[in-house]
Amino acid sequence: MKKNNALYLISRIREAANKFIIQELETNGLKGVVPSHGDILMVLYTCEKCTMKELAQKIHRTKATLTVLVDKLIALKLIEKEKSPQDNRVTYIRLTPLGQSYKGIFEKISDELNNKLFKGFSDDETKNLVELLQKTRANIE
Amino acid sequence: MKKNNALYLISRIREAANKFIIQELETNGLKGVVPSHGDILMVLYTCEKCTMKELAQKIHRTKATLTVLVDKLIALKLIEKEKSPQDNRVTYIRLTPLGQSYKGIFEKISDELNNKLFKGFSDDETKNLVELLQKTRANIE
DNA sequence: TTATTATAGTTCGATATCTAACTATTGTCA
DNA sequence: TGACAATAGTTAGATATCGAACTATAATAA
Repeated sequence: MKKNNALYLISRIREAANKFIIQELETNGLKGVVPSHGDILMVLYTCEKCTMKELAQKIHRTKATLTVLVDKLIALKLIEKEKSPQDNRVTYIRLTPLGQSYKGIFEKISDELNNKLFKGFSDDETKNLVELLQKTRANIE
Repeated sequence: MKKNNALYLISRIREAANKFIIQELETNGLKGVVPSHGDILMVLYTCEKCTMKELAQKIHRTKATLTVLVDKLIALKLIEKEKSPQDNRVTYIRLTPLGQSYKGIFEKISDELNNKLFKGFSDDETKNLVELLQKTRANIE
């Protein structure tokens, strides 16, 4: 019973987490950067070079949305575009040196957020939560 | 370890759930209605009459956002506004008969969603999940 | 080789969402 | 009572987001 509470809690947690991220980014000099921008940069911190299509899939946004997000990150000089020489339809996205320089900050914010979210959780509890969420996700996706 | 996975899963679940709700609403003749609109109506199914301020708090949106959402539901003839006679600043929102008539559909969609999300969950698992999510929420909000 | 189909990315129009500024009304206190 | 503060709601401007339509390029098939 009270299953419906779980989804409500999920929504509240996600919104609070997003708020935390936005706040921390601003504190670290990245005003106007939202979690989706962070997602893009986090992908590029492990990927080096990525097409628009791949990026869109990895951050779970449409290509149309990604175009807007990428434009903003370019305006902030954090990433740049590069045409593929092999296939003129393809655009690669990569970090600028400035974008690279923020790697530590993004990792720090990510760590802080997770420490905050799961403060006081035993290893078992964390494991349990992840398993239950995986099961839930498999049911709905 | 892998704590960061939990928040990722939370985001995925929430988005899939929203997609499910939008899809089901459309199937039931409510095209263009999004979860936030559903939240408003669900509040009104238990509340009868509600000020803009109360509604905004209950659905966790700002008053500015609520104004837009309410305008749309009025355009769909699902709710209506009424000035408070006691306090001219206050606006009450209430369901129209048409809005009332959708009560069963919203409850059905909510039930279906929860059944789908937690299909195969034992009572213990559900309880466990809710408790862990409550603990997470308390940490971040 | 040419016509058709598929793919990558952008643009357009719509909408939910926010913050900040605003209007209008009510409450308070000196 | 009259000025100032508080409160309810809207408006304005910005942005993330989406689906649909579009452009340009590549691949395939006849």
